[in-house]
Amino acid sequence: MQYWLMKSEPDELSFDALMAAPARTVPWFGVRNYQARNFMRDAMRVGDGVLFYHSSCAQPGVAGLAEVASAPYPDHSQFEADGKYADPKATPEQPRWVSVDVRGVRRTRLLPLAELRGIAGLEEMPLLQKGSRLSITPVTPAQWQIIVARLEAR
DNA sequence: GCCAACGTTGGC
DNA sequence: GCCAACGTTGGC
Repeated sequence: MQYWLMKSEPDELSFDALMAAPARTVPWFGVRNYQARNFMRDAMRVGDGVLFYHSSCAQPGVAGLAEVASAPYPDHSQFEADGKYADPKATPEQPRWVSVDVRGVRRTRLLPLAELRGIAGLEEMPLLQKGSRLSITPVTPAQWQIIVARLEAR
């Protein structure tokens, strides 16, 4: 069992929108960074815990808990020729990008980025490193426990 | 809107 | 293979 932090722009997909989706599950498409892709392709397992993070918005922070709900599969959006995620170099025979399904588990209070920065034990989180932009990053079990404990404390 | 940081592209 | 230019991310 591993843990992850996955960023979503709430204008695209908020945590509430995830919980409102059929089976509280959506395909995670549009990742166009190789490191993030490789995490999905090589390391994620069904049942892994996910911190659902709202980025590029007024209140960036962790908005809920989710889980990985499928094995990796080709990201359909890479083949949609007129879509914003189209990749002309990808073919169904040789896909470049993958998706996994993500299922919402439970909404939490919004745990703001500024608060995360102040919590002891989270200093090593990639999210908090200067210049870090990766949309999918691993979370250690210790970091996960600290964050979940903090969410339950108030 | 600004801008620092980063990843990708493409000429050489 | 180098590296400058460019585009994107994402907090503020």
